[in-house]
Amino acid sequence: MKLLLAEDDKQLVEFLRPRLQRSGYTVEWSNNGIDAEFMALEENFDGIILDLGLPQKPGLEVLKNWREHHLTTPVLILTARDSWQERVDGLKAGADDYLGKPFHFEELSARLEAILRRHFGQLDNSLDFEGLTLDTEGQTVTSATGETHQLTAIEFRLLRHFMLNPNKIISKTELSEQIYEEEQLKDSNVIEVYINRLRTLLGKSWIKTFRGQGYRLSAP
Amino acid sequence: MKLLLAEDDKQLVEFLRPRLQRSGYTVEWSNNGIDAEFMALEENFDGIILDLGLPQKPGLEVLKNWREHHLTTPVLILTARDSWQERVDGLKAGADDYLGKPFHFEELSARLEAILRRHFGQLDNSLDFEGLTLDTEGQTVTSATGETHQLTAIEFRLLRHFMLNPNKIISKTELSEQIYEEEQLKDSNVIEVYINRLRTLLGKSWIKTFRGQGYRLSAP
DNA sequence: TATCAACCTGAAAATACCCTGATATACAAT
DNA sequence: ATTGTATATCAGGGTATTTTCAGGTTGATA
Repeated sequence: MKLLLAEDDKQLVEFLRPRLQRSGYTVEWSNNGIDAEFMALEENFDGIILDLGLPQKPGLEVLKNWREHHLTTPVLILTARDSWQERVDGLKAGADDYLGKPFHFEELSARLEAILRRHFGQLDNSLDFEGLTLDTEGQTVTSATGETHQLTAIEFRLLRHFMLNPNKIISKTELSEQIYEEEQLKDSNVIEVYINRLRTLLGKSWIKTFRGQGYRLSAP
Repeated sequence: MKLLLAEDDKQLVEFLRPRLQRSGYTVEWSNNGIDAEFMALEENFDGIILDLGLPQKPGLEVLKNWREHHLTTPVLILTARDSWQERVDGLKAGADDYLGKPFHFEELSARLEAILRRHFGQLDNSLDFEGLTLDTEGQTVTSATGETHQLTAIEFRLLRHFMLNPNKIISKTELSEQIYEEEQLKDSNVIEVYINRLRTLLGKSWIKTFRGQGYRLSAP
């Protein structure tokens, strides 16, 4: 899950970023409206946190522009104060939810997860596929046989992406884009290594290799 | 599915090409208007992505010329920015859809598939023909008897082309063009070998040989 | 029915890609 | 600092896919 955090208050960014990462998100960051607008159109984010008070280009305009481009990524807007007007405008422009500053991280996290769940069709904090259950809060996976494993950050991100796209061949490029913030490393076999780890956790046959194409999660 | 990507921004090409290929397209590329115009008239593309800001010959003229030659291939144009005028001109000149830069690959993919579907009738996650079902996301084929087989990259491309053109005789040249970017099939019998392989997977009688002409997919 | 080109097919060879255990590095916690 | 855990790198062996090859089969034509 890759998030775009469009916020110019550096202190707030430094507060949010590590917490979001710990929650299992990959976080990219932009401190102005123009960059934010561009990045969201270029890259493949799963969710966006957008401060309406961004410099260079007002958040509202950025948001409108995204929606005109048919970008459906869920957007949570941060409004500077209890400006009722701003929130209404934001929702009209296509925001999925809003949050007034200041806020507690827990509240942001809850609202964010809510709009992400809504968008990806999840009802609760777990993803299920053919007997596999991924607890997205505790970052654990339970296999059909009942074994539960605690996942590391990268294992979790990988597996979640598989479980959000079951029975679909996913390329290594796509996987590494889900996991890393910056551009991908050319000749590295990290993905292969983690596929290997997931296989030892879940059992060999859940993830099938398609040479030259990618990997697919399917029933064993 | 063979696409022509007419775009001079090398970075964008390097971004798009692998993603398109991963989506199952064969991608040929041209970095200027003159070559693009020629290639589209010479070769048999299923779709064209045309940047209007090409060097040597403006994309709009290229497009007009194609349509005057009665080339009906679906064309998706890329406009440099939010130029309303350019888009209107593009559609007037015979484009099927437009997309303003920058854009999100998912959006391009969606629009591309939309215009291809409009043109070819069907193109979603599964192709069906007389009981055969090809899952284009998971790259599996299910025969009438219920057996499901996983396909390798080449098997998949071949079979998809057959299922997009059922009951039609397809020459070996055309088939190899679907598989390889540059066409060069001198003294090789790869196609024959893979036809053989498909027959063992589906059953002998699905693919019929027409000596000197090609092969045809039809009900057994 | 003889001939020849086109096609079929099993298997081996070539290749590209992947797996995996060992090791090194980064990072966090105590 | 020290320890422990997570992540990244590396290299060599392993394997599926793709290509080639060679001998057999088929069908059109005269």
